[in-house]
Amino acid sequence: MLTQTTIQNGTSLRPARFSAPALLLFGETIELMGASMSFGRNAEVYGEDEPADYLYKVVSGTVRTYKVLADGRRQIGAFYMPGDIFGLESSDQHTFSAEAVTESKVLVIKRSTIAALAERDIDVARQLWILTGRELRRVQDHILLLIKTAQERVAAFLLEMAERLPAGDRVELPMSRQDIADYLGLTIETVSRTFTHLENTAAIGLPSSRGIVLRNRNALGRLNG
Amino acid sequence: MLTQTTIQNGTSLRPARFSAPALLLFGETIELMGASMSFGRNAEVYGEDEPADYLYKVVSGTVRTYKVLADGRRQIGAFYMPGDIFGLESSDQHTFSAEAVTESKVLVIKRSTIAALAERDIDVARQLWILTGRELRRVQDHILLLIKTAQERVAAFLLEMAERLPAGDRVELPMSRQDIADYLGLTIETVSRTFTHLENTAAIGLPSSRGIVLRNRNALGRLNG
DNA sequence: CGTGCAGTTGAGCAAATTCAACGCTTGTGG
DNA sequence: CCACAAGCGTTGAATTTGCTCAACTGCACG
Repeated sequence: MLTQTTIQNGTSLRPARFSAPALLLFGETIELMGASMSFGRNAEVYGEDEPADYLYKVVSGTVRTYKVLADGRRQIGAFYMPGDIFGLESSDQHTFSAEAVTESKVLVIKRSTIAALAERDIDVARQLWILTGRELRRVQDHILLLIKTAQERVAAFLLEMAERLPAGDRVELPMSRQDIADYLGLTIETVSRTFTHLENTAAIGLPSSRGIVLRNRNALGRLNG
Repeated sequence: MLTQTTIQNGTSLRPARFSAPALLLFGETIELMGASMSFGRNAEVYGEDEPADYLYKVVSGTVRTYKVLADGRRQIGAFYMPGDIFGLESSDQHTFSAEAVTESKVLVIKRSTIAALAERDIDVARQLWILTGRELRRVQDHILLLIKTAQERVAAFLLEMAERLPAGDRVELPMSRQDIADYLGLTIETVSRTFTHLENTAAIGLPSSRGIVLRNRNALGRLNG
């Protein structure tokens, strides 16, 4: 069903940011009991308003959650990368939809299984809570992003990605300009222009459209405000 | 320390929105064991980066949480009104500061007390989780707000307030234009102009600057997108 | 070789911000 | 009681930022 090696890779890819200790127990559970599923580019993992019966952990690839407003505008709530857990939205209905950005492998575990565990094991309950709390903080940070200028948003986005994707100063973005725009609340044109502007001011390099080199993190950080 | 009547009023003021059942147990706890505190206009309840040792429940008045960016911009994360619980940010440090918008009375309970309860009572643990999940959804909705146009944000704000503050179509806003602007990611001028525009198009009435009459909820809802 | 998709670039435009002035209310001190 | 300052809100004019619309490039794929 799932090779232990793959999973080990998946988890070991995610360092820092979420200091792991509190998660070990939970992570183990999902890895021992979870089923592995693969999703192709743009495949739907779940739709909003579907019952939230499962929890997910990204093994490889990238998943985006999003919501489409009545008039067609799309807001991306988050990108989930190897090691990240998604799908907990507390209520029994999802509020966002989830899709694979790239070919992705995901571990899936029934929520009821976790719930049953939590019933007996207070640590599992606590971890569910902690995970939700992390998600809360992430969304709060996202709000702070959305009130900034285009430059600041893009700079913050690049720094976030550089932090989450391993490998030094060369970042290979898994998502399109449209995805970035919908995450940052901008248009693709503005994102594109900002990228070129950052390149012109020597803050970044753009060897390819998805490949970004962080030349001057300080400059980016300054932009970040 | 606190009159039972006051508390009863406080809670009974909050209807709908958060359908209460799951909260009863927890709510009782905070009301039985919590200490009552009063805060004057603009008084600080807690500062960001302070240890998050307490949970709070608004009895009367309004509390805002906010964060000030390096360059002085302020983002208001939420307004908490009678019946609302705030202060749970999962981690042991607050990420936002909290201040009383108006003269406010708040019940305070030590987090460790709750934690101890949760240790023995799975229902308390579950409620902590549910509360955090609600907060998460609220913040997600806030994100959807921030990508809309000024008109849509203001319309959504008014509808939200009308829903939360009891009393039919006449809403008495507890907060200043600056607070509204910082909540919606706009300037006070834009908020003010949008208010007058909504008045001119007969969607609302403005008998006083803080007193709003919802004349046409449908129009506001349509703006909301 | 043509078609389609992703990304870039330019020109004009619209929305919201900035800067500035002004009115109204409230509170304070002469 | 009046004068005046301070805070809050509104309004106007100029400016800026990011968006819309449109054209064009490079690249992958049939």
